[in-house]
Amino acid sequence: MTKMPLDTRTNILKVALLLFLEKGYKNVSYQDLVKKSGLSKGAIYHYFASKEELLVAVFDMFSESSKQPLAIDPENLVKDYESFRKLYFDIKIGQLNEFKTFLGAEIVAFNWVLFCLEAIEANAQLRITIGELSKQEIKFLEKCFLGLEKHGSLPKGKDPALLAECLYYMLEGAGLVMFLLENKMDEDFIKMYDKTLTDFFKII
Amino acid sequence: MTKMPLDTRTNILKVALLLFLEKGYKNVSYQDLVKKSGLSKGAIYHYFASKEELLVAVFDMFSESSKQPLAIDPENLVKDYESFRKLYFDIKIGQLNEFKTFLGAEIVAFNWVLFCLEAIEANAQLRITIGELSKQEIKFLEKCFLGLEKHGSLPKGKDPALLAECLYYMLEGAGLVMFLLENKMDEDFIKMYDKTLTDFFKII
Amino acid sequence: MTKMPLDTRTNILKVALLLFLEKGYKNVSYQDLVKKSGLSKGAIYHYFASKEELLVAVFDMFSESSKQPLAIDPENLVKDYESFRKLYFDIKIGQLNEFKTFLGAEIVAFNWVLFCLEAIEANAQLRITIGELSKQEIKFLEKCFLGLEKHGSLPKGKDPALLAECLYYMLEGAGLVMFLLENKMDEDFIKMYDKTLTDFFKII
Amino acid sequence: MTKMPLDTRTNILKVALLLFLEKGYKNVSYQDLVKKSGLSKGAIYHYFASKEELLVAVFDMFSESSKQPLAIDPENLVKDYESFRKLYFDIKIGQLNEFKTFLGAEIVAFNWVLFCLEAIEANAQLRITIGELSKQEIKFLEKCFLGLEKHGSLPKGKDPALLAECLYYMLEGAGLVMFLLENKMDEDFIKMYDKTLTDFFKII
DNA sequence: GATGAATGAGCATTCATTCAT
DNA sequence: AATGAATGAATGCTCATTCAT
Repeated sequence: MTKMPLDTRTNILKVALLLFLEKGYKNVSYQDLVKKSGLSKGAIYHYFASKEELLVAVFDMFSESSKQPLAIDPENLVKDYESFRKLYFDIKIGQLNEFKTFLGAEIVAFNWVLFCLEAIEANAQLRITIGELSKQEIKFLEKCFLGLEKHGSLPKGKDPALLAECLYYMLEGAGLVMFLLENKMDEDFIKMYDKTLTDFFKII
Repeated sequence: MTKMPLDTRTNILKVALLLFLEKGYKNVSYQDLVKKSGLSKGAIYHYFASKEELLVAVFDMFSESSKQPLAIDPENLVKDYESFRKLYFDIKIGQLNEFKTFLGAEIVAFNWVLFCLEAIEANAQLRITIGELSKQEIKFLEKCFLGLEKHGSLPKGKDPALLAECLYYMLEGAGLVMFLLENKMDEDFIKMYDKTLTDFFKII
Repeated sequence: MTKMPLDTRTNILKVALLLFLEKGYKNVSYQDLVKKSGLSKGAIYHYFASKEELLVAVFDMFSESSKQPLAIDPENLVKDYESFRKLYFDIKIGQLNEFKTFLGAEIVAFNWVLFCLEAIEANAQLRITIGELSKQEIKFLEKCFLGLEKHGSLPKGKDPALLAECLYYMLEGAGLVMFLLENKMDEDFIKMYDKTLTDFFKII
Repeated sequence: MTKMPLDTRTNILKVALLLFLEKGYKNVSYQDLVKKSGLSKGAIYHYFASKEELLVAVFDMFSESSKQPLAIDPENLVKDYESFRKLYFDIKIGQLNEFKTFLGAEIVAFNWVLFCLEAIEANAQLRITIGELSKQEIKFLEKCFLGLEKHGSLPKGKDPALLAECLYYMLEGAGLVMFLLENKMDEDFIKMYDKTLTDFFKII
């Protein structure tokens, strides 16, 4: 509470993102935002004309912050399964830490799927943003598989694009199921990603 | 059972399931239930002491109805990839049609994930039910892979249990992404399942 | 407060009418309605889905209650200016008393014009209701002038219909100006109506 | 006065008057004023300590600007009904045009009665200002009737003062009813004034 | 079994106003 | 003179739940 407010708008966005990920969009009330941000209702409305507008701004911010870590070129870094796994692990850990540092707070829960579902319900345009995040992730995985191929670590006849897509779905599915069954979060997700990747290499 | 309106309790359950799948648990109000069921608020409360209790009952009913179609033994039916694919396709189509017949109504949307997320938020116990549905589905897929193995259609060294788990995650992930990006439903899902299965065979 | 609630719906309508006439439509909040009716917000919403719907119902009730007193036939009762004046006076007094009895409460203010202006702003259809009240009043006045004509109390060449319209406007105008300048009410209005009528007879 | 943007205070007053006449006093928010004036909230508060103070200033300005056109002496100009009618028509048209020029904008609606009712509700003192406008208008009409009398165009025994008052009420009443039933504005009002005047001559 | 009247907490949003800069 | 960040009370409305009948 002794922190400098720095930038009120950003402060609101961070608080909103944390709460949205914790409880979903609809379950977050202005009362929650007020309590957690230390601001008044009116102040929040001063920056965002409605809850929906706040949602879109939060989504844009999240989307923007997700782009950077994947900007590196994995094609030369990935030589075999192990280097693939390590790179992916490092990037996910890096993303998570950067995210935590940025938000300046512990993430209580990472209910990303609920957040997305409610978000597109509130504003259908957000499908596009979500789609871009999706494509970007798949593209990254494809480059990894291309790296494997270049270094002769990929069995003949496997299509890197298809592998990337399948792996992406598997990761998403594993994450969803884990969330549904155990409410794990943060590092658990990273571990799960790691395990899923390992499993994937076993089956292909 | 031959009474008209059949059975009030069941009627409420069906209406609730339809609405929950369409809009999610939280978005369904008693007003919605009243309008769609033709009953009064009091009547619904007569059978279910709270919205949460109704949710649990709906979940139980859904879970029960999902068990039957998977009771058959696929180990002998699945001989190769093609027969695997066909069996899975037929079963999913069968499930869908049975479901529609049971509910006696068109399914407007099948927002299963949102429903599940909100359900476990309202009642953590439901994780168990969801987990059982999950396990059952994976078990079924494993038997299919065992069938493949028995008929020599599985490459040496692949673990049927792992394959089943991976395929299950992939199917779940593909379904989730499709829902997020395109809001497809019903038959679209079946088609997606089919395509995912085909892709899976290509990568293993 | 020891009164029987009798009919909750009617109770709400009466309270709403009283408040609307006192403060105008927009200035009446649900908090006001709750306080004055002794009911809860939810109860009011149980009968009227929105403030606008309540407004329309209030208007309909008022319109209906205004029709009766003018149903008598003035053509034979009005013989000269004096009988005209007396009849009009009696009818207005009667309307007022009936109104007070019906509402079962003192009328704090009779801000009819503000109420009407805000009403048509909220629901343009109400113009029609207001128009009917207007026409009815003019029709009544016309019959009075026809009575005068029949009894030879009207100067040759004067059109009863035109006289009725002019007198109606004069009465409305005088009422409006009185309200704007003095905030008089109830009996003051009656007296003003009487004076305006007398003046009218002087100028024609 | 030659500065651009002329005079901030006057600019605020004009914008406020336009909005008050369009939507009524209560329906105009500071947001509206900010948007239409191009100024900030703080700037408006710099000149007017509250919304009520702004209202009073607007009223004073309006009252002042309404005095000029009636300053001419109609006693010699009005000789018969036709010259009366023409003079009144010309003056009203002149007032309207002057008003438009002064405000430098199209008048979207002229909800004068709503504005007055809300104004006296907010500040009872304004009754006096409104009363003066009223008296002034009646005085002007009386002078017209005196002109008629001087030129022998008035039937014997008619009191010019009473005629003026009655005509004023009729004009106000006709205007109010027209606004309630049809939401006419601007030129429509002028036409209505003309017709009402003509009718008045028919009945006296 | 079943109705629907009634409750009151909670929701997103609007608004006039204050004040540091 | 002018900005716009911040406040907090108030508004219309929704909702799950209770209960007398």
